[in-house]
Amino acid sequence: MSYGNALTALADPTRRRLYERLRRRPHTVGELARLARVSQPAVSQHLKVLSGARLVSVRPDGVRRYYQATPEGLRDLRAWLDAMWDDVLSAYARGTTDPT
Amino acid sequence: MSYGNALTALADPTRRRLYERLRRRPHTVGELARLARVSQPAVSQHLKVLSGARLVSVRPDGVRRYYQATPEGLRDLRAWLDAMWDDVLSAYARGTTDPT
DNA sequence: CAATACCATAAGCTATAGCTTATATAAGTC
DNA sequence: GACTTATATAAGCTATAGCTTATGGTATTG
Repeated sequence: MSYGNALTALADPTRRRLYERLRRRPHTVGELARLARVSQPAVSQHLKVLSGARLVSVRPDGVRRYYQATPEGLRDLRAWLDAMWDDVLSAYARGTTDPT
Repeated sequence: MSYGNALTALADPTRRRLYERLRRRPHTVGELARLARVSQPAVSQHLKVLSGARLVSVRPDGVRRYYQATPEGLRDLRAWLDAMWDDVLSAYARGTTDPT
């Protein structure tokens, strides 16, 4: 129901890069900030958006916070995309079918 | 390779609404403009973005232009999403697996 | 060919997304 | 308990995305 948030979250290139990192293993904010070309606060802000879209989750460990990609948000987005795909394909096939 | 454009295109709510209309059957710009809550130029601008992401195609018919959703852009986006999904799922499973 | 209908483009406005620096909070370290 | 490390939040700046009105170009119609 909230694939909109996921789309918004993944539309930004910087945020997408962060997410693509988190898809394989958890990272701390510091790690991400060092790898990214933006400041630590910027990373935190991006993580907040990703979190709001339920694309990532946090696991606190002392003073660190391990962020990781989570299936929740992605599932909704995929469901929506699949539905779109079916509709587009059938409509497109209908449109290009040679009605001989 | 250009799923980024598709994500950007679909992130905007107005544009997404237009696209969701075009997923089933072709519409002229005028039809879309009447249905949408924005002006005709706004619709044209959105269609341009969707077209740039190869999410829609045009078929001119006299003075009208029939826009329709096309599989091209959506295919790339789906491919990317599927790859993400696999990675996220396996990493997530690894992370939540009870290592007893 | 004058008038009309359809669409795209131009130009300008405004809200805001994404960035920065500065600072607050909390946890580990000596 | 001072000091450092890790992160979030606040505040402010700037570029731009999305909207508008105005207009240009191109078919269609009488």
